[in-house]
Amino acid sequence: MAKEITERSQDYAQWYNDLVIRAGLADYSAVRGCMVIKPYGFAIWERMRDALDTKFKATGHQNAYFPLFIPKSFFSKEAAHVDGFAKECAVVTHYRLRNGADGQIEVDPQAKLEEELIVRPTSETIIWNSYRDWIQSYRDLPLLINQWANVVRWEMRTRLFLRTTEFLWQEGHTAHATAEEAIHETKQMLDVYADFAEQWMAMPVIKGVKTEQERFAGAVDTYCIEALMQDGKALQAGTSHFLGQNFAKAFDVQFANAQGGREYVWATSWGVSTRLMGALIMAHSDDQGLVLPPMLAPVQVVVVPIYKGADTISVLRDACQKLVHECQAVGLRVELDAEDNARPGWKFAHHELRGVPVRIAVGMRDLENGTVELARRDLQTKTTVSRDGIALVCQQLMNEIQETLFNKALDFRRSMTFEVDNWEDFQRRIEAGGLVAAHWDGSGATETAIKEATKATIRCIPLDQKSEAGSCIYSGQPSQGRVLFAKAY
RNA sequence: CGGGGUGUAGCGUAGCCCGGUAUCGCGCCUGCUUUGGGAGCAGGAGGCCGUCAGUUCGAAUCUGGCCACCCCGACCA
Repeated sequence: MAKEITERSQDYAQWYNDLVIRAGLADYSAVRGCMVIKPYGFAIWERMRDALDTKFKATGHQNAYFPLFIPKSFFSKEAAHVDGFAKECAVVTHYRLRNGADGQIEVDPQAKLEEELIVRPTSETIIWNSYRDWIQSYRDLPLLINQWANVVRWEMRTRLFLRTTEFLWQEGHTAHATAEEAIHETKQMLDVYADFAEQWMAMPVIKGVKTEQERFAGAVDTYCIEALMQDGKALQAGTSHFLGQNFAKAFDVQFANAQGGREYVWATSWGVSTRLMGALIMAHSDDQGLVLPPMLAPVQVVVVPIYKGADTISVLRDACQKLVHECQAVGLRVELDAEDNARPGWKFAHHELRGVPVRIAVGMRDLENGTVELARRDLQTKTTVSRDGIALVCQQLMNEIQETLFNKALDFRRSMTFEVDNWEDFQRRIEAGGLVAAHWDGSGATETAIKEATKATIRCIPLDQKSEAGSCIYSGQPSQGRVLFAKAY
């Protein structure tokens, strides 16, 4: 057992916290609800960011940057939007400090802002205020912008990566001439997220639409990708919104169409955040520590020499260094851990904790036999293999591990997804965890009643929902298809 | 914002009931021996015991206030 990490079976929440801290992903900070993302954690985030950014560019988007501060008056222009976010906004009211009478620094009451500034919880309003000036004609459309930024939502209760007061994310904001085109964009970006989650994070997701209650404040439709965590709770990993003309109308963004008429533009917004880090951690990791998919692992292969007496050190280091170069030559991210201040066993445990997918150990015995010891983090297996061609073997192994992780997560999700047709089974299943596919009558009142009774929410109406006549699990009213219920993060 | 915890060295802790400036382990530094699953020995450094006040000759310990963080819940991504 890994030292310092609570076992999942004992306390899942504590396991998660221990992992984040001990694997060096993040620290608690001096500010409540805010975290410090440490270099190793940030390296993973950077890889996510770069992969997503490439996908955004490939679908025609450009990056830009809008202000952190939003004038309070902007916020109130879209009624649903302000309702959704008002309760969790940080507000800047002053712009200067001064020395107080007791020698303490205090806010200078003279320096009160004429109009308070909201620290952005999301940027629709400040961005659409600019879009009004940017968009005149249908020739300016579509406008496809993304920004990488930090946002602040004053949450009551926070958890490292999963819900922090300040978090990093990207938010795409696009403007289109027609509703069809905007809807297409919304779905396209949902696909981008789903592909990223499955191909890069090795995390299977379900694409779906949110119910009215779960919808983004100000959206016409909210699409989402939902993932199932190891404890049986669902996690919303990304959202893509069709905003209709809500923000265009609120900010008076019109364009001249080809016929010379004036129309409001159609909008989308979409985002994923550092919450994905939490999803990644909970999707694959075990009681030994982090398990990272090779495509996102900052270090894919770690090489550990096994010294035997001082005279072997330089020989082994040279041999390992050569191995490292070979791995680098085929594009692997490889690290040599040749420090003499930790023994092999400690290093093994350490790199397992950090989730490095593959470990190569090389001792004198291997040098004599022309072999190395290869260990897989995901299966916790180790084998002695020929040293020749090891770089290509590792390269191939990366694909295998990536696939194994995805399949394992998919198998898990399948084993935790249940079709349920009566209320008693429903309650039992929800209590036990997992995704429950059940009929729902489509009413918000029923949704609320189910939530109050079981704490389960409708995660989404799956896009691939089968048309199937049934009756609502709760009310018995007719239903045309199953929706997914789960307790969620 | 309610309920429950916790605050003593970088980390984990003992001491607190029954006041006398602090225990042990890990880690760190030096040296030697080691190195195929979290090394051994020897020596060493590191603390305003969360904070403020009170009681006392004397407070980690007793009393009161405050603060911070974590967990569970309501709210949310």
